[in-house]
Amino acid sequence: MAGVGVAPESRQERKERTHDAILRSALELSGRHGFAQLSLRQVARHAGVVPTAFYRHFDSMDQLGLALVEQSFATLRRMIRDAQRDPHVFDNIIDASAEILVETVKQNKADFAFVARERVGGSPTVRRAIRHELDLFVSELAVVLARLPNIETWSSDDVRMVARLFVRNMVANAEEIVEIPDGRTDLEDEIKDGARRQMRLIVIGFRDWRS
Amino acid sequence: MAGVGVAPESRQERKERTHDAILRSALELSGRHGFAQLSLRQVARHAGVVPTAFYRHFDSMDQLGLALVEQSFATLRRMIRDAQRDPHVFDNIIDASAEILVETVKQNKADFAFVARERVGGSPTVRRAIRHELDLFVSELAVVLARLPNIETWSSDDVRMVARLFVRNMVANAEEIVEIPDGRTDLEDEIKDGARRQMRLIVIGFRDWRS
DNA sequence: TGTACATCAGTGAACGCGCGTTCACTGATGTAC
DNA sequence: TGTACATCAGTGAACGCGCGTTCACTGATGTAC
Repeated sequence: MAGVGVAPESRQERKERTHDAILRSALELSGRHGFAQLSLRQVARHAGVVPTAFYRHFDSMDQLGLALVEQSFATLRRMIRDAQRDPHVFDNIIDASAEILVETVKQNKADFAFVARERVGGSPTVRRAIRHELDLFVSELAVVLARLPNIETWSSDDVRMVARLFVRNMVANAEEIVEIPDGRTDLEDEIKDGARRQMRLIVIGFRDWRS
Repeated sequence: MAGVGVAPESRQERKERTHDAILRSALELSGRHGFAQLSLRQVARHAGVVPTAFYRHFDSMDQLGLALVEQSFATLRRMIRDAQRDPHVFDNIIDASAEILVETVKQNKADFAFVARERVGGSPTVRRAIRHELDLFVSELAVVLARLPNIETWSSDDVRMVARLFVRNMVANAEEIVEIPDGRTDLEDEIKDGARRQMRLIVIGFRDWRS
């Protein structure tokens, strides 16, 4: 049997595998006590590599943090993109949004936990990167909102204000979903319902808004 | 001159002075990189005391963290109490609330920064204490809201939902005020105005809300 | 008021530990001929 | 295909450092008589 089924592995493939292992280890371990409390040695150990090998992949823990920010927001953007393709979204944008939010966060808890935590608790570098990404999100949502019936006539300042309100509230809801122990679908439904009602309340205000 | 103007100091007074110095040091230092990254030795050094003396006042950094949670929320409650006494509040509850929020946060940046950061980034113990305090806040606000004209008829679930929406948004605004560099009153006014408009938008929804 | 003893906030030396980073290295993979 | 050399991801020993915690201590304050 010797040699049967042995996958050949190029140097580059091996390097990528370690690189991924470091990213995955950092994401998993940061869920326990926060990325800022995580040591280079802990990450290396969990990735199955000696501490010094870490430097072949990242200059510092801060650089690793930035890579995780990028990865987590890629997940978030995929969520938004998929949501826009979902046919249910046209039927009832609010119910569908709440549903998608809860499902996506559930399936990518580690990513969302990382963003929620390091947004305020991380190193200045990581924190700034997350704020920047969230600002981009607000801008993108503002563009979408600006086309809605009641909102067409609003000032761009007002549109941005309401986009910020939505994004903030979604971040807060995501934080809560992340904290839910596995299997407590009752709590998930509660948050989903809360998110739905909060969105509806805000949307009701659209019709009669005057700046 | 010997002996002139020398304040006599009892053992208890001295102990209290050190106790306060430890609390103040921890609050100030946690503003730089977060309480969770703060070491017992750093706090002791800044308080002008040897590391072992720390144990005369707190069992662990976690206990010190809980003391800071308590202190910070005492500040927050004082803010609410003062706000309710302010005559302007009756004229225009929203404008007054926004004004009071910005002013109080400005004057107690360290406390608010601590709560904002450790709410998600702190040790499980500290995090749980902060969540609990914020939940109490939501409950208190719900009682106040339940008496407002349009809201009297709402289900208690709906009242709690909107209270949560307000508190979350205020926390998010407080986080942003904390980040403002000193002297940038233009940014303060921006946030104040944003907070005002967000509250107004939500309030508009009250009239036509149906659960 | 004076004396003798108790209390206890703060001291200082010592400990073992995990940390980030340096350095010279190894040995499998890749390349040139 | 075979050989000789280059590359480079990962190794392992070593370093100095700050950490939390222990322990026996000191000396000013407090108390009993």
